[in-house]
Amino acid sequence: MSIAFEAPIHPIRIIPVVSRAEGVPSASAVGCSTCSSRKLCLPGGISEAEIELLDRMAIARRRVRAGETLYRQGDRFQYLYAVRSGTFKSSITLADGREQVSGFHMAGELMGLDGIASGHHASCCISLEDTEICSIPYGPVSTISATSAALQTAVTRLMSREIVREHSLMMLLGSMSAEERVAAFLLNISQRMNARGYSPHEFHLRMSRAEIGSYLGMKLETVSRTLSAFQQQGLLAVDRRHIRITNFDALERGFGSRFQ
Amino acid sequence: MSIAFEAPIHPIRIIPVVSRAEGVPSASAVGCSTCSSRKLCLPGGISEAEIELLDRMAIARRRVRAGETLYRQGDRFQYLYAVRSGTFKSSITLADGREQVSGFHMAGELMGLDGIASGHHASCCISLEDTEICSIPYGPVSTISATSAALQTAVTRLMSREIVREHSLMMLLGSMSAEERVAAFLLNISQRMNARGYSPHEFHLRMSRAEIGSYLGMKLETVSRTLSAFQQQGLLAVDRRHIRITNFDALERGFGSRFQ
DNA sequence: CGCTAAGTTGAGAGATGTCAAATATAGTGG
DNA sequence: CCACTATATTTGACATCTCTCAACTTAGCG
Repeated sequence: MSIAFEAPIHPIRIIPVVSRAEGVPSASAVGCSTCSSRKLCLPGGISEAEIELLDRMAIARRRVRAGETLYRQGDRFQYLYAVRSGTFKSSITLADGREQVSGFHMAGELMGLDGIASGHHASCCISLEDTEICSIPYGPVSTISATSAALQTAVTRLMSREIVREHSLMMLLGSMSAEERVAAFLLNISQRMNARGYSPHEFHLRMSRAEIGSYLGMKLETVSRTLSAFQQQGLLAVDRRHIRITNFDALERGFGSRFQ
Repeated sequence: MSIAFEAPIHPIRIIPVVSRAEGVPSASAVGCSTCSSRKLCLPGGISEAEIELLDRMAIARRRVRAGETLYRQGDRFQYLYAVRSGTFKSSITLADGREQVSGFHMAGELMGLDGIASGHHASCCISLEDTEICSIPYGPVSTISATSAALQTAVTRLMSREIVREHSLMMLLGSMSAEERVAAFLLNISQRMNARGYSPHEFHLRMSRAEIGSYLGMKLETVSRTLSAFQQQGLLAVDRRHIRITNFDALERGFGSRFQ
């Protein structure tokens, strides 16, 4: 890893990064056992009894405002973060300033796993709207999971899932056309909205065309053109960031069942 | 993940896949404590005392012939595999048959981590030459790491490192030009050869142009052209798969310090 | 009501892909 | 040992896709 940690950060968001969001508990402690994202999050697949182990850790819930930075590339790794509500993006910046979005994160998803390897975060994480997160101190997680097989399994499985997710993205970036990428992206968002109880047919994107493009390895103009083309083909109704999938089957048949 | 597990596999290698290499111990049990790849592999950073825990597991060493398949996409996940000698490639295949190489693996590197999430391998792994591997039964690993914090840390760290590695590859696929990709690839191989005690300036590639191209998200012709261009610029001496880096600094200055 | 940023659209440029041919290499069988 | 075949690699010419640059529209905000 010779990606420079001191690389200049070029936030795409308008909102100026006023203050770094510290991982320090500043809000009330929370109970995983009563959390609505429980099934999607770290406690997924863990028994009620074992979830109490998590409840006893100093997991803090905190609001993060739109555009705020949760952690930067190179920051010391201390916390894992779980999204309670809202959307985040994580990105990597090269020495020359080029930035690439490496993921978007929704409720229940864990962020910061890439920091475990070296003790420093390998990516940067910024909220795309007003959000709520849980800061999970990693020290206790690794200590407790030494005695709780279930918790250990949960962490390991989440990491493995992250590896698989990145495989899919590599596939997308390495061998798919612009149309396929955009379709795969929309179907992926749709599926994740669905998993969270929202409509899979109609949703509001939290990210700009530039951020989508960065994630998909293409320019914002190409994203825009592709969305317009899909609309003309009757697959979508696009109104700025509001997307309605009008022909789900066609979108899937044409480009789907290939990613995630 | 709707990547079809039953997808037809299109091996690039000449050598017909005679028999599936089973993860079952068929060779002598090995001691991690005496292994020369120890520092790079799973035991890395673990104390001598703890390595004995690994030695007590039924880790089997076995030869794998060139072109043999270690596991396929969709196979049940039972073993992690460590490369003892030689080179492997792993790849993902889409429903329509498109294949993308997702990694090359050298001595000491762990393969199969993507199978933990679902209990089935999410990629396919094939040896590029006659090799030796260690099959590490995953059940015991997870059992023992419930009591050994050091082993648990080692596994977790290796997984996190894999996530970071894939981040780099995403960056490469998403925002780098063909020349940058090839340079980054060569520098990465060079660095890994160096870490294994080989010359970082001169090495033999075990993979075809097509496999390199698949890994880097470009066509084999483009790989070939790029190598020729580098040779003309005096950066490399290329003789088929034998590479000599004649101007390391220029290669790094021009394209390096950007990847891994 | 003007300002700013996001998004759309068009025209032309450039990078990489496609197709095809030539060369080189390794393995095979006579 | 040698011709033969299959494969890998290189190189050229051309096509195509995505990018670049630019103008314009729309929405949100003070």
